[in-house]
Amino acid sequence: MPELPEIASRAKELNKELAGSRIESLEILQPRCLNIPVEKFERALKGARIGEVTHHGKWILGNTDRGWLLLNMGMGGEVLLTTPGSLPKKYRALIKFEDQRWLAINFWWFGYLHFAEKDRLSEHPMVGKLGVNALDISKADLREMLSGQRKKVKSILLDQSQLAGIGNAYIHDILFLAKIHPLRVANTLSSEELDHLFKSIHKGLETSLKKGGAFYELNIYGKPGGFKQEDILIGYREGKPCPVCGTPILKIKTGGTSSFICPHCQEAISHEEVREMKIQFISIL
DNA sequence: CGGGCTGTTGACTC
DNA sequence: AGAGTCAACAGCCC
Repeated sequence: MPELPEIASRAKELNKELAGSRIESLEILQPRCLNIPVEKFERALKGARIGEVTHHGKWILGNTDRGWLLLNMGMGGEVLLTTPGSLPKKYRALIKFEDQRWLAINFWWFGYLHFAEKDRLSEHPMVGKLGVNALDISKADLREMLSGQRKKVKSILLDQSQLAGIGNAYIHDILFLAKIHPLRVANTLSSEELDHLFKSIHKGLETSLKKGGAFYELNIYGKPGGFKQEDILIGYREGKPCPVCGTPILKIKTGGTSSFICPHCQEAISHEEVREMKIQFISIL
């Protein structure tokens, strides 16, 4: 699950290794992952020199003197810094650098390798619409974002156009840390809950970011991230006891995705809403 | 062996 | 408007 901790780690590694390097040629084995025809893509980036590699949400942004190289890892995959003699078994694209280092890119299901013109990044249909990075949003802006919407809190936090970088893996622990149920209506969150959520976003993402991302993704040198299975609090731990209260963790359906929650620590509706429902019920009588 | 599950994203429907 | 479904293309688990 390449989400912010993994993507930010990859961007940092790539920047360290490739800033200043020149692309000699490209080999695209899966043209469907591109946003433009292969020939055009190769022509655009052949000979380009990498400036800085950064990230925005789940997108890796390679700034070159010829335009932007944009990479989205989809549901997972590898970006490996290899040599012609040590290629992985499987890859969808190769970016070959002048110094005989090859970047081998693989998505295990789907992913994007896009190009954007130098001054046209904001016009890219996906990158251009991204919201602020999840670790960069201010407490006031997060508060405003959530208090203005009647959508479920989980769907807002996962909406990349509002907040970039959180995905369906880290969301479980973030909401658990905040003691907020994923299906809570955003504008019913109390001031305390919003504060708690702000802190929990940082805690949930930074714990993994500091360790170079999750164990199920490899860094560019082929080594797994240091955020281990046992570092996950409740995500993917159905039936196991909640680390706070011991209640068995529940796996529930939340729209198209699953969520893991502690049914005791994360209540589906707020006390406020329960009170309002009671008042309404009594008034009907 | 077949079906259901899984980290993303956006287009489409009601 | 918001929520659900599906489809891009693999691999694992039961």
